[in-house]
Amino acid sequence: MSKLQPVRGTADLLPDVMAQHRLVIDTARRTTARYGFQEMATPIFEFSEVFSRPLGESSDIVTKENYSFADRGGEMLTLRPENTAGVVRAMISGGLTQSLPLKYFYAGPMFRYERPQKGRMRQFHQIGIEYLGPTDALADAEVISAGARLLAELGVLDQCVLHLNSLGDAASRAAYRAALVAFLQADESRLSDDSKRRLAMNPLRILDSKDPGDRDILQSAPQLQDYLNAESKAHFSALTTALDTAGVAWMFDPLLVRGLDYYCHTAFEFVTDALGTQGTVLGGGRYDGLAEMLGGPAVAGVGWAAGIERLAMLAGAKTPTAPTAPKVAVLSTDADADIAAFRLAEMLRDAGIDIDFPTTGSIGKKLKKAARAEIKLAIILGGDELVKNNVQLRNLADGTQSEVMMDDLADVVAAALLAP
RNA sequence: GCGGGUGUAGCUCAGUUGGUUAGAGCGCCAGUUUGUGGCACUGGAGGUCGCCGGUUCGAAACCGGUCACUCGCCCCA
Repeated sequence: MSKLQPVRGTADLLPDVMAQHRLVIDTARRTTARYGFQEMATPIFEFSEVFSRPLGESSDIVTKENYSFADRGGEMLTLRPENTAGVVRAMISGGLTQSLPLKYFYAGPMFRYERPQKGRMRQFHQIGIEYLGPTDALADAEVISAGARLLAELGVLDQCVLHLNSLGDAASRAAYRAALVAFLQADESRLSDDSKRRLAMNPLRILDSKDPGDRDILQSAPQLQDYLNAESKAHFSALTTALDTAGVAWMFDPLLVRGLDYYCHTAFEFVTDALGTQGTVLGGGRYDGLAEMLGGPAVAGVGWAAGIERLAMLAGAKTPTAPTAPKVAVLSTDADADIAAFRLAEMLRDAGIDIDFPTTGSIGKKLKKAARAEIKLAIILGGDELVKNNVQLRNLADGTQSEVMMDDLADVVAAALLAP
């Protein structure tokens, strides 16, 4: 902490960037509400076990990736690395399993203790939805459609490809996993060092290894879809039929996997190549096993999450952010008029008009700054105007100026703002 | 946790084989204009050259360490 700087992997959201985030969040709230998802929030930290229990063997995540600490009472807490576990925990602790199905939308900061890189901060922000209760493939279809609709609303859907895969149910996955491990063990010596480790820890992850040698071996590896039982095949085909009906374009991606045991059936990601290595813009899937792993009843669930920073980078480039700064400024010409100008600014704000009221500099400086801030109308008030009970109303776009009586001012300004 | 690249003014960057007061553009402040903006001109403020140590008569420059940023790997719930 030698210099005063933000904690590694965190960043300030100044108004320019904040406006982009607002756009993403507001669009997502509106779009998911069209599907009946309602906004809720969970705490940004939980007992560590909420996040560690569902993870099983993937020790890297717990020890390396979680932002965990002990509080003063000695409780181990973790800043939420994602929101699904928290939402499911809220469902269990709140007894909400009595009111299924639940459709939730959330937005907020998440934390992972990782080496920062493009689009991966230690504090980042996500939006997401969770659909709790239904096991039907049509629920998956609604969730995916809501994601596609959000991307379309943001104007970025055409830069994304929907990758879709089925992991099958627990029995199908166990059978495939055994077959894959057997196949890879035969060639273990040729695997990359990373994949040798994955073979013991999380073999499905080898499927999306970036190592060329691994990819070569995988050419003849057993295929996940060949191990799906009838029920799993039916779920997937019902989903793809629904997506086709809704006009949601998708691409079958047999290498798209989820390593954790509570995942099943649907896995999907909207991927772009416009953001470097971190190409997933919005991703999710079905997690029917999660609630039980957290110690609750067996409640199915399906959902997705999306990084606000990544969406803002994509959408911000093409969607001009709505300027929220005032378009009208009240400028006093000298100190004697300041208090009257302040009162005038308040009166106009009472009338519902956004007012900028600069307090420093000469009238020339105030006008200069107002012009630079893209103020449309300057209301100039000085000794002469106080005597005559009027103001100078100057249009900074065309340089025209007129006298307006104080009593008419609010109406005149409101009308002028409506003009183009 | 591992590897590559980069750290000079608020921002974008120059800075010669190591040489004395470290520069530019933009931005900021002020003046030309004591009640009227954009342009122009003039002036000004602002830098422990990321930090610590070493080599040297002399370091922004060379060496080591460290911190930060950045790109990638691991991981990605």
